Amino acid sequence: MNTWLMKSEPDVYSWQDLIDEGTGVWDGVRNYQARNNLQAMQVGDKVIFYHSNGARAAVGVARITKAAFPDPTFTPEKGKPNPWVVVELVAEKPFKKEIPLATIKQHPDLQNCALVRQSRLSVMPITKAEWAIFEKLGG
DNA sequence: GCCAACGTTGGC
DNA sequence: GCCAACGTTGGC
Repeated sequence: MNTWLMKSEPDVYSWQDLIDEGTGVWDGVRNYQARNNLQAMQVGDKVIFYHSNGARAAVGVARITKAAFPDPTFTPEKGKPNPWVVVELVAEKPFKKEIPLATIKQHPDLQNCALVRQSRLSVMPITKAEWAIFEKLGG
């Protein structure tokens, strides 16, 4: 089981949207590094759901229910393969306390976290040690 | 609204 | 293959 963190603009697709939908499809990723991370995900992997922009906080934990398959929202040019993929996931549990970005940035053991180091990446791996810290901070 | 970081594109 | 120009993301 691997652990990940995914970012979404809450105005576009929020934690609440995922809860309302039941099963969410994580589409629209157009960055190769993020795509590679999506492709590495397996059913049962855990994902921290993070709100970017105005909210800027980790809000809950989701679980992958379907591994990567081609992104239906992207139409490749004729004869070319579709390079982009999506995964499916469900909300598992909200954090009791949202974890603001400021808290994450200030935690000494999260300085190497991809969220801090590579702020533009939208899908990133999280180490087991980092995961445990998020769980603790989230209550 | 501004700006830094960084990915992509296109000219050479 | 290099690099300038440009676009996008996301924090502040």
